[in-house]
Amino acid sequence: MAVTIKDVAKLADVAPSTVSRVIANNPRISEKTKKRVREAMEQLGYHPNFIARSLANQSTKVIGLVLPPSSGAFFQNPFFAEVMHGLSDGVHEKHYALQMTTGTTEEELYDGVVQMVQGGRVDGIILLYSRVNDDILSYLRSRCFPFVMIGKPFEHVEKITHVDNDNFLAAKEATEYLIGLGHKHIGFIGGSPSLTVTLDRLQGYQNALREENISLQEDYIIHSEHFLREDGQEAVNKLFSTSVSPTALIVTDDLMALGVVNSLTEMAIDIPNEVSIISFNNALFAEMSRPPLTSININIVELGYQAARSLIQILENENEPVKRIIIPHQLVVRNSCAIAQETLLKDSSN
Amino acid sequence: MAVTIKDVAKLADVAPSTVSRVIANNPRISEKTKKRVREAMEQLGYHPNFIARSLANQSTKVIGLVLPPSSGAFFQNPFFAEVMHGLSDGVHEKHYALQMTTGTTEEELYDGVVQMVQGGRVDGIILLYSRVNDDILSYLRSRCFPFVMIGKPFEHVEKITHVDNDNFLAAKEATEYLIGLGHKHIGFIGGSPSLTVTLDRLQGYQNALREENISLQEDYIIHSEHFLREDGQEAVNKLFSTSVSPTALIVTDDLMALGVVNSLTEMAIDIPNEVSIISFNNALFAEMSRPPLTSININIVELGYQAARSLIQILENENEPVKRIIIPHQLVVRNSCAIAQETLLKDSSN
DNA sequence: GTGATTTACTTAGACTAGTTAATCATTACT
DNA sequence: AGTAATGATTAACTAGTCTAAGTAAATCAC
Repeated sequence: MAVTIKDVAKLADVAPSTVSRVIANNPRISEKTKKRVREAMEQLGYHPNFIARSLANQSTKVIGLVLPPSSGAFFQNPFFAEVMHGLSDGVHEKHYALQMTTGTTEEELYDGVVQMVQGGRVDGIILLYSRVNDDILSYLRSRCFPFVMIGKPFEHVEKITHVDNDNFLAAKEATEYLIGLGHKHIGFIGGSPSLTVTLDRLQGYQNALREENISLQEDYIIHSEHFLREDGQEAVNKLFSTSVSPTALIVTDDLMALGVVNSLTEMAIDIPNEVSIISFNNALFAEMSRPPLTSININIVELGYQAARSLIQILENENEPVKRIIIPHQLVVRNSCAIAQETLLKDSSN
Repeated sequence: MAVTIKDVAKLADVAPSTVSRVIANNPRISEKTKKRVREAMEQLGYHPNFIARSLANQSTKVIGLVLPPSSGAFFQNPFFAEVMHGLSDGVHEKHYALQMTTGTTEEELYDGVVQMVQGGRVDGIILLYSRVNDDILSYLRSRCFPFVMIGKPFEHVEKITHVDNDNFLAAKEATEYLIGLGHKHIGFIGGSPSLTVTLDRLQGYQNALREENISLQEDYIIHSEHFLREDGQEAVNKLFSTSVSPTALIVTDDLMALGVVNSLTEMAIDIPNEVSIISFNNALFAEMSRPPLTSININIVELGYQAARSLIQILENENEPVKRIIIPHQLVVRNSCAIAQETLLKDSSN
């Protein structure tokens, strides 16, 4: 068995509780005793047992991570690596650890969270997604368990601390950008409509169209379950079998956009001359795609970093107010968007 | 405070120890009592406290992850997401959790591991890298703490359970492939020479050249610290300032290869006609690069999965023998390699 | 100079929430 | 009645924290 506080106490000839106080650097212990105890700790190579400490303190210094339901797909998206980067930085700064549980089914996932929470494994939780009617969210709220969410809560926005982008605005700007290029037939390819990101971006898109008096067409809106390349391909098949094909597309994820580009290229549809594409996340391969994708950088690393920080603030201060942190986004213009052909034709006829 | 075992005991009118036995499904408790206790548990919404359990059992059901020293760069490489995917699957199967600590400096990292180990936070550790003279490795070995390594240990290969590819063979095959295309001037761009992956692949490369009686040129070998795109660009600058530029390159990571492709394209050097490139890992963007990269798929997800499984085996069976698990690799041919021009010239002169 | 009070440390022991070896109380069967 | 089998309990143990209490020294009053 490892060295315990009692061994140290014996060697330093003090009570275990004194050793505990020395560890906590309690001012009520004299410097002389502290020194003696520290020497004993050094000599024995003592390291406090975190588990025992957690039990006594009712605090583990561990933060739990809840991945979205279909985590298999989630791992494949660069979003995962980037949030993890930010989370890791934020958590590490304050000497917390990160813990992950995944589940294959919804139920497993839920049970995993209950285990984490009721089992006292973690002090707080970060939800890496936001969707409608989420049981896990309801559970955390009902238990008043500290958590923060990455994304905008579907309900109770003002009661849940969350870190998000202004996805409505981002999508609106993207759409306006396309409209500015003369596009009137703009399609929207989004992820699952149960995710709030998707809904926000969809609304931003619709709002921009409405403001410019462009009629909304139901069949220009496609939703795919995951954010994968295959989803993009599938979406294209649906979109380009409509009567009037769109001349521009908003795709809510680079990975999906990649699939879209692939499919269009196979169909010998030229990007950007026949179809313009604008996507979200600005992952590395937005730059690498042929053509390079115009994409909206949502600063994913920062999203993670701020989420970690705000959760820790909640944990360390009972009365921390509910916060909403909006991470800025930027449109990164590359070569996947061009002036609409109709506009060109019109102009040249003048 | 949450519901404890005592509350359940009181309600079911038994001793706390009986409840504990019911949880463990001990056969010495009658079915009648078990049922009564389970009902009480249900009624109170009882969930055992994992921390208290961990303390009593001296086991946490948590596996620690040690990222390589410069984790900032590591997060950016798709390797990270893929191993995590595999690890997560493997760990989840056996109801373990994953815990991560990172450090900014070497010392912080080391301290983090000591905390994990001596603090009893984790039952075992997975090292996501392998390098020469690693203090963390020595520490784990000296404490006889259960761990497995992803990659080949630099020393004591037969004493450390590890999951790896046959990197020597993979690099050798890659080199032979290039030689088969008529290349005689083949450069090697690798990551840090303190990593065993790099060393193994370098040896495979050198071995192939030697067997074909092609002289080894020191200045055809470049090492970069991280596996990043910038590193690839830097490497190209060095390589193509030599007297005779190579006509083919082995690059030990897709991300670096990407940088190489970028630089060469900027220098108006044609790939594959002027320079052939073969890279490792077969990340998504190997496929997306212009031209698509011929790459060696090392099955990273499987690497993680097997590492998780073998660690858990060690944890659950004291006498589990040391294992070496080799994950197969495949050469994925795309369009970044062509027949050497010298060969073409020779052929046409016939 | 002596007793009272204050101050500065230190400690015993209860507590965190479980597990488990050893023990005890029943009942059942020779 | 004696013994074995079964089922449940007592109490010690995991490694810490922390409150309340204790002690010794220092300060103060007279």
